[in-house]
Order: sequence, then structure tokens, then C-alpha cells
Amino acid sequence: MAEQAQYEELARQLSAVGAVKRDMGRILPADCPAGSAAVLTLLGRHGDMRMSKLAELLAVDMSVTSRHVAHVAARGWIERLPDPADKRSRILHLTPAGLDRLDDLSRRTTRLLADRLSDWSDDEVGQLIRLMTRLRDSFGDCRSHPARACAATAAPVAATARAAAPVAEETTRTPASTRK
Amino acid sequence: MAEQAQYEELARQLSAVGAVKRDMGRILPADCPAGSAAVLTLLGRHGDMRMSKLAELLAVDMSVTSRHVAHVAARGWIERLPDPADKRSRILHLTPAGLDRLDDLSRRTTRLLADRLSDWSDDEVGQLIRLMTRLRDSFGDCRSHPARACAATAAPVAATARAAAPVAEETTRTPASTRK
DNA sequence: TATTGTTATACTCTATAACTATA
DNA sequence: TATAGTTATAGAGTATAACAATA
Repeated sequence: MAEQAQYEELARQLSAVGAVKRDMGRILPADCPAGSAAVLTLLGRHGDMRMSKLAELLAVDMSVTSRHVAHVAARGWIERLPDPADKRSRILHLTPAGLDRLDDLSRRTTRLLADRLSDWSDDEVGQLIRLMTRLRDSFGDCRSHPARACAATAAPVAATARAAAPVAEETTRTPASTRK
Repeated sequence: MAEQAQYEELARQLSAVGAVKRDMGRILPADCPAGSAAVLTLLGRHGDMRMSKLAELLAVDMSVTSRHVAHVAARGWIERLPDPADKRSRILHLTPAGLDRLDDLSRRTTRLLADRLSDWSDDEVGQLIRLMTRLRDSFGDCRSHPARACAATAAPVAATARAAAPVAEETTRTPASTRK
């Protein structure tokens, strides 16, 4: 149990962290705003999924998800395949072009963070990740522990590639095309 | 120096923390959106200041600050006094009504956080605050150390009232009503 | 009747640029 | 000429509600 002054300060920090997010947004390609980048990142990290699942991971309304998805699909970065099990549903799948885009995004953010956080220790970054993940959990955010696999410690996407390998609905999906 | 996987995970957490911010935004009064709340909070914490200073603390363009300020001024929560030293400038000052509003906001956020973070220790909250503050610092955010006084440990607004008392351009401020 | 997505509409936040009034 | 603020305009993100297709 923390005290009121701390809660107020935390609220302030949450409000102010927007500046950092905007700073990161500035390094994105013109045709790939933050919303699109988030879609690609999550698909790369968790593998194919339906709209509803993605909306859950993004933590936004499905109508919003639909827009972001339409944007990336229009650019050929993902495909919306029919779901054999439910004709109302669509399976989102990262295309090779999307994978390339994702690698590019990954390089950009890594470069920026490596620069800004050059004097942070590996442990400090890990701490921040852990606490932010917990914060989202505390806010009843089921998106922070997707397949209960990348809660913070598990390998997020490993490196600059193999993204596509799905955390899997626990199994499915052939990790065949492990690489691009 | 952290590794790439960590940077990618941090980027994801930053992107996802928006859900928490939106959750907090939902408890705000209809006529006091997040932008307005931030203006009141900063004025309460740092005392009277000019537009440019507030823009710096908010970490947004002055044009944006101008809009937020116009909104709160229109509701009588702050006054825009003339600056005797520079006729182009305006001194922003919290009114009694603004102070009331601020207290209300403070109670709302505290209540929400106390609920969501009920199982967090005082130390953990402090850690998160400290790391987020440092993160902003690392992003060349001069707003995280305003009067170099509330970097995280210093009392933010003390309690539910006396908000207006400026952190003082280094001294002022009567720690009289230290608690509520 | 309930659910999956999509689309229309509206609101907040932000940035850029042009403009006014001082310095 | 430079600076403090304001306003107009545009773009991104999000939510609610209405609607279509399918369960």
C-alpha cells in the first residue's frame, strides 16, 4: 500500500510519459503510424490471430483495431484470410513484406532506445519493463500476459528476425517458416 | 547497456501503457479532460508560471498548451494575469475554484490507483516512479525535474489541499499543512 | 438472439504555420 | 529581428452506435 503523494506522482508520470511515446513515434516511417506499427509488432510476436484477439492485445476497441488493420492490409503488410472455423472471422497473417517492415521498425526503435538509454544498465531496463508489465496487469489488462508467455522475462521477439513464430494458441501453427 | 530484445519489449510496454492512461482518463469529470487536468496539476504543484514554462512542463507545443489553458480559464479554474515584467507574457494563476477542482481530481486519481495498485508495496510504486522519471530524463525531457524538487521523492502536492502553494522558485512554500 | 467485423461520426490531443503584440 | 501567445488547420487515436453477415 503506497501513500497518496505517491499515487499523485505516479499519475503525473503516466500523464507525462506521453512525451516519450511521441518521441518514439517521430522515428516511424510516414506510412506506418504507431497504430500500424503496433499491429505488425503483435502479429510478429504472437503469430496469426483473429481481429478480436488483436483488439484484446492492443487494448483498444475492435472498431479501432479494424481501422489499423485496414491500413496495414492496404499496404500489403498483412493478409486477412478466411477462418475455416467461423465465416464471420478473419485470420490476420503477416506477409513477407510485412515482415520486412517489421524488421525495419525493430531496427529503428532499437537504435533510438540504444541511444537514449545508453547509460541504463541491462538490469534497470529489465526493472522498468517488469514494473510496467505489472502495472498493466494491475489495471486488469489481460493484454500484458497474452499467451502467458512474454510477461516480461520471456524472449519477446528474440532478435531482428524470426518474429513470426507464434506463441501459438498453445500449439497450432507450424513454426516452419521460422525465418524470412 | 541493454540488449535488443529488451529494447523491443520496452517499446511494446510504452505503446501499451496507453491503455492504463485511458483507464485513468475515464474517471475524469466530463468538463475536465486529461489536458485540463494536467494544467491544474502542474500549476498546483509548481505555482504560478508563464505559458512557456507550462508548455515545457507539459512537454507539448505551446499552441497545445494555449488550448488547454483557454479551456480551464474559460471555466474559471485559472486566471491569466498580466506579467508586469513583460507585456507579451501572461502569468497563470490557480483560482479557488481551480483548487477545488484540483482536490477533486486528486481524490479521483488517488482512489483509482489505490484500488488498482492495492497489492503494490510502497517501495514498488516508488521504483516505478523513479524509473519513469529517469526514462523521461533520458529522453531529454527537462520536464521531469521542474524546480529540481519533485524528482520523485519530494512531496508532490502534499495532501488533498494546499495545492496552490508553489514549490517555490526554490524556497517559499509553508510546509504547514503537511498532512491532511 | 448473440457475436464478429466494418463503417460513420464525434472528440481529444498534438503539431505546423501564420499572425498579433510586444521586446 | 526575435520572442510570447493565439488561432487555424490537419492528422492520429480512440470510443459509441448502427449495420452486415454468420453462429
